[in-house]
Amino acid sequence: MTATRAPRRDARDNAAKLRKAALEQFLANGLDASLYEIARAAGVSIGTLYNHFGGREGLIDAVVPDVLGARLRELAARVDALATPKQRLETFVRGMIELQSGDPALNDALLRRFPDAVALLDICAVSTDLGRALVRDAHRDGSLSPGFTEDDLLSLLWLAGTASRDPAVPAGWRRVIDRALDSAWTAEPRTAEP
Amino acid sequence: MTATRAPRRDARDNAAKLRKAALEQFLANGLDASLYEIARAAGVSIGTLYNHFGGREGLIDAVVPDVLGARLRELAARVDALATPKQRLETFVRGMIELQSGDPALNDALLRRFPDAVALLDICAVSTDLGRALVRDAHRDGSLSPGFTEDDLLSLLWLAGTASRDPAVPAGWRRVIDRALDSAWTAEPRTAEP
DNA sequence: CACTATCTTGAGCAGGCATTCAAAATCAGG
DNA sequence: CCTGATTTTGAATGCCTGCTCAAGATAGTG
Repeated sequence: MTATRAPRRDARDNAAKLRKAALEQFLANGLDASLYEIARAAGVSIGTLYNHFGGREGLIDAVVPDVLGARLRELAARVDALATPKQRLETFVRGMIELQSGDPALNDALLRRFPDAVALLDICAVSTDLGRALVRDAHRDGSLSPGFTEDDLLSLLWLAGTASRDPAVPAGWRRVIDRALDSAWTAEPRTAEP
Repeated sequence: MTATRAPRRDARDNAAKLRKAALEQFLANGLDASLYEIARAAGVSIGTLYNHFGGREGLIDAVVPDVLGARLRELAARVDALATPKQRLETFVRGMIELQSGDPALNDALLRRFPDAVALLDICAVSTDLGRALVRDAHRDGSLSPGFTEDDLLSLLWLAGTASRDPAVPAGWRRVIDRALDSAWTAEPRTAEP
């Protein structure tokens, strides 16, 4: 075993300052925030940023998956607490849309811009898996029309994410998405609640 | 009256070459195509481009409104030939979506990126006016649900345009849009066809 | 305290794009 | 053909990014 020396304290501090600044900038301006700005906000030079994280993708991976993961787990918990597949799917969809439109960074993350941030992709996979499972449940239950597929869900979410990222899109896009989702439910679920 | 000298022939030729090259580049790559490339394709220097058109917006205005106007007039004619308000509105929507997704330049134009290309904005206004009128007709006819507003139509078109511009959006976005539109029709139009 | 591995620095390189303008080239009237 | 007005040229400027690396600064061990 190669006895590796402990890292210097100042280096650890700088990394921490960079993570903090990066998180703020990312949440405020999206994952394409200026690396210069992040370094400046951390009170550190741009070279140090590259030393520690190797570039934008490394910095993203070091900072965003935690936040996104937490939000997704929170949403999953809320979904899990609901009684019917329909309620669960609907809550999931609305929750995902709120995540995407509330925060440029999460939007970038969920829409897989920056595909080189691999840790982030893993987190995203969790959410798409959950969405697919909820669609299957709602199909089995009969509350969701068979014509609305798992891929349709992902398309719908992608559409919403793209719309919410672009300030030029009229706010009414939400009504259009709502209409698409509302029309996907069946009149008579197979097993009705008592 | 100030007797203005006739413009030089080579200048007119250069302007024509630039328009031709610009049209090709715009249609292929969108309205943010490189001005250098356009000048190069026209066999002319970048300075000449600025001399004639003053910059990107001038060039856009000199070239795109014709094409877009023609396509829109063609669509309007097709719409006009149809019998029912429902057929007309549906054809209009699908036609607009095809225009937007078939061509990056028309997409940029209809989504009003480059708001300084004023001649282009006028053409766009024509199409939104037509859309609004078709919605009103379909409301009067009773075939379109009153819950689907004129603004909803514009939101839907904007959503489709944004989606079709971004290669990352899954192709299934069309199904989502279809669903939103399909669910907007009423079961029983007030005046049925014989 | 001295010394070295570790870490930081920031100027510098590369690449992209828009825009300008003094000098050179060119057209066309006389 | 000459001449002057028109037009063209393209290097230069400015601004923005990402990324590198030789040189200097610093921590912490012995």
